[in-house]
This record gives sequence, C-alpha cells and structure tokens, in this order.
Amino acid sequence: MLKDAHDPTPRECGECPIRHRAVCARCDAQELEQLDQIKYYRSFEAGRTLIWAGDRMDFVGSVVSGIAMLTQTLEDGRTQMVGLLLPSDFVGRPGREKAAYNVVAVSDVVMCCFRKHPFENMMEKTPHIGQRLLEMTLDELDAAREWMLLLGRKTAREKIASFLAILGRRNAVLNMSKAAGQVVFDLPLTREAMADYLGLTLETVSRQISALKRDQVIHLEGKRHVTVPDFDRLLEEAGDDSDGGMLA
Amino acid sequence: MLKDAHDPTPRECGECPIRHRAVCARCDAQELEQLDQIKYYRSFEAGRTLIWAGDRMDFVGSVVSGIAMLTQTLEDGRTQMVGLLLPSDFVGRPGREKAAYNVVAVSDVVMCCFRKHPFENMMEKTPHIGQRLLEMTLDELDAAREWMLLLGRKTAREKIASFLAILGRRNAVLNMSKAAGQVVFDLPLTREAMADYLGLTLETVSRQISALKRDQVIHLEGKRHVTVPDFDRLLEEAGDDSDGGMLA
DNA sequence: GCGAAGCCTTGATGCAGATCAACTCGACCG
DNA sequence: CGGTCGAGTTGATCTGCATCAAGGCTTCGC
Repeated sequence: MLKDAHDPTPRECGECPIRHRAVCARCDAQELEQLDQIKYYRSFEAGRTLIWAGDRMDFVGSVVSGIAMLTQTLEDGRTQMVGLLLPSDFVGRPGREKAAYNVVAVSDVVMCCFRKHPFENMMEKTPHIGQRLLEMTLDELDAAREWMLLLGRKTAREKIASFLAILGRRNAVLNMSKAAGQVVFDLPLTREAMADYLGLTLETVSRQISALKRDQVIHLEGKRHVTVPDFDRLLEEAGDDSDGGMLA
Repeated sequence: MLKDAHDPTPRECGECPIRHRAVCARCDAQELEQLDQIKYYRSFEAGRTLIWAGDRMDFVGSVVSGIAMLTQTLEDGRTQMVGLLLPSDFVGRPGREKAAYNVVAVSDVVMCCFRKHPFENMMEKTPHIGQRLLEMTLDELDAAREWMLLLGRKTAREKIASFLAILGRRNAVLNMSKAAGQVVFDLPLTREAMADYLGLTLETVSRQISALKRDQVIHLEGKRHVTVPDFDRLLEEAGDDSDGGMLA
C-alpha cells in the first residue's frame, strides 16, 4: 500500500468541519467518544486512487475535506464517473466486503475512516446513525437519478450547462448569492474529469465551454474561474424544468 | 382522481407474495398488525400513471405485483426512465411531501400503500424498518450507478445486450437456469419503454434487437419472447467486466 | 532560459444513432 | 369481414459528437 501524502491533521470531533452534516450528525458527546475509538484520519494527494474496485474494504468513512470521485470502467478503458464526493459524503457500504467502485482524489483529500466491523456493530446499537445514513443515501439516489436524465437525454451543451448550474447552485447557497443573479465559482474538475462525469469526450467539453463563453452565458477567467452573469439564462440552457425543483 | 382499474384483491400480510422481501421483511406478527392498521391496497391497469411528479404524496408503499417505472421528463417531452419497480420495491420517500418522479404502470400493478404520517411514526419506533429500507436504497443506488455507466459510455448494441442480460440473470435465478447456459424470458417492456430505459430511440432499439437476432446472439419468438442460447456470449456483447460482479 | 509534461483549445473528418417516413402484423370491434 | 389502432420493423437521410491530429499556455526541474 502506498504511503499517504503527509500525516493527516489530527482533530477532535468537536472541531470537525463536517461534524453536523456527516453520518455522525446526530451523535451526542458520548457516542462521539465511541466513534473516536474506532476512527482514524488519512490524507491523500490529488490524483491518487484511494480505493480500487474489487479491493477488500476494512473501513467505511466520510470525506472531511477535498473532493473525490467514484468511477466505473469498461475493460477497454471507457470510464464513467458515478459519484462526486464532497465533504461530509459517505464512502463504502456497511455489510459489504469489497469495494464496488474506484475512488479517486480530485483534489487533496482528508478522510475520516471508521473500522468497518466496529462501525457496523455501533450502527446496530445506535439507530440514528443508520437513519442519518438512510437520509444521505436517499439524497444520493435522487442525485443519481437526476444524473441519469442528463446522461440519457441531454445534449452536450445542456450537459455542460447543467453541470455549471449544479456548481453554481451549491456555491450560491454558501455565498448567499451576491447581488442579482451574479454567481461566481471555480471548476473543481479537469476537462477530462468533467467528460467522465457527463459521458462526453474532453474535446467536446472544451468546445461546449468555449461556445457558452462565446454566447455570453458564462465568462471565464483563466481555465477554471467562472462567472455567470444571468443564472436564469444558464438554467434555460440546462434544459430542465426551470425552478430547480427544490423538493421537501 | 381517476378510478382504479378494479377493486384490489384484499389480502393478509401472512399470504402476501412479497412478505419477506419488502420493507416489512423483518416485521413480527405484532408489527404486521400495526402496519395493517395503516395500509390499503390499490390496483392500476397497465399504462396508467400512478403518480405525477410534483403531486402531493400522502402515502408510501410497495409494489406487490406487476411492474412500474419511474420516469423524468424535460419540458420538450424527452423522457428518461430512472427506476424500474418490481414486486417488493418501495415507492416514495419518507419525509418528502411531493413526488419527485412520475410512476407509470407497465403491466397491471397492485400496490400496498401505507399512510405516510403513520408510517413515518412507525419507522421512528421500529428501527429495523428503516434498516431494511436502507439496504433496499443502497441496492437501488448500486443499480443506478451501473445504469449510469450504461447510459454514459455504452454503445446502442451494448445497451441492449446489457438490458437483456439483466432480465436474463433475474430469470435465471428464479428458474434455476435450465441446462447449460440456455436462458429464456419475456420482455416486460415495449420498445418505447426500453428506449426510455436505455437513452435511445425506439427505432434504434428495434434495429439493435434485429441485429442481435441476425447475429444469433438471441432468438425471438413473436415480439417479446427471447431465448439466449449462450449467455456468456450475451455478456461479452454487453461489454462489462464479465463475471457479473456479484458483490457481497 | 530551455525542454518536458499536463492541461487545454481548435480544426478536419467520420460515423453511430437520431430523425423522418413508409410499411407490416396482430388484436380488437362493429 | 373490413376497418382501425397500437406496436414493431425497416429504409433513407441528416447531424451531433467522437476521433484523429496539431498546436498553445503554464508549470516545473535543471
């Protein structure tokens, strides 16, 4: 096994940035102490594969910081991203022996890992952990289904616009959207990773981004910094039922 | 609201065909009695839309018999299937007010519906129901991710072969695969529904099925009855990592 | 400063699958 | 029995994206 990028920053759960959004969201002080007994941190540098599909898994865990992707590949090398893991997202499946997907660090990543068997035991005794995991899994399933619509039925331009809209929406929530409609963010992925996300080639991704720039739907500063002057315009380009379907 | 096809067959949980696979799989006699208080059956005829995306949902439930599909549509009518519901599959999301997807009966369908609020209350008091739902949701998420690989990266021929392989595998399990490799089953979907499943047009579906028939990968009797003389051959055509990835 | 490696862009060409259209087949019905 | 309607097939043509190929920009090490 390869050595980690550098020693993970050790932390207390109390000062953990994902404390209130991860599987452990509803744990009390005593439960956190229990988790503390079975957890450890690991860091990975950008580009590193954390887990290979088929590997035996002896832990599950949460992304603490950074971004990772789940991918699947066909024998001939075609690859499709099937999950984008952000801080607080859960990795692994309790009860499963072997990893089903590759997990690759997009940026530098810190993970909070729980030894699998103790974690499974704790889940049995602490229902709200399973309840929280259920919520998170249902959210992921919704995201996957949105993504299936994109993969199956959207044009290349709509795919790019949809992806930008997702990033923009996430950022708008964090930054409490400055001014009217103006949204700004950085692309966290390379063109190739975007292509794997969207079921396109990297050339098509590049061309469609250029096209959206030419048509003033977005502005680009460098390769990664995006400004959306009119978010509604972007949503139109994304093709889906306007409003952004905020579901209870 | 439209009238149901005909009166649903009333049943006891004890003689329910999905008793041991649905959300209620681990319920004891007393819990079944509780469920009985909050459940009712409904029947729908083939083609009927059970639920429209955006509708207020006052129940969740299980498919007892028949097949239904979850679909999403873009404004201009392009539609993508995002879930295929077989007997025992769960419909709806506890905690959610409005339906996120259309649910359409593919064949005649009987559903076991639970009034939503009482069911949510019961989930809180009966952790193993939530645990069972978590298992089922994780399985669905895996299926969705397999599907994403198909939608994003497979050719039309591979998509058709993959779909036939899924049906064949399911049937092989039920029928204990007669003889060496020979697998037989009926297509439960129209060409159009298959197209919506696979992100293709119905013409392309038809052509690729004809091509697989021409190349002796399958035999057809009528439009719907399929025989697969060599299942491994079909799996090769499906393109994915042979063996069929049976994961713990 | 220079070469090499990554990441990205842009152009030329080809092809898989969409689109448009005609036709077949079987089921149902008066 | 003929008519209609829905499901499926097959052909001709078009087009969006993949593929192949060349080159630009930035960063890094020497």
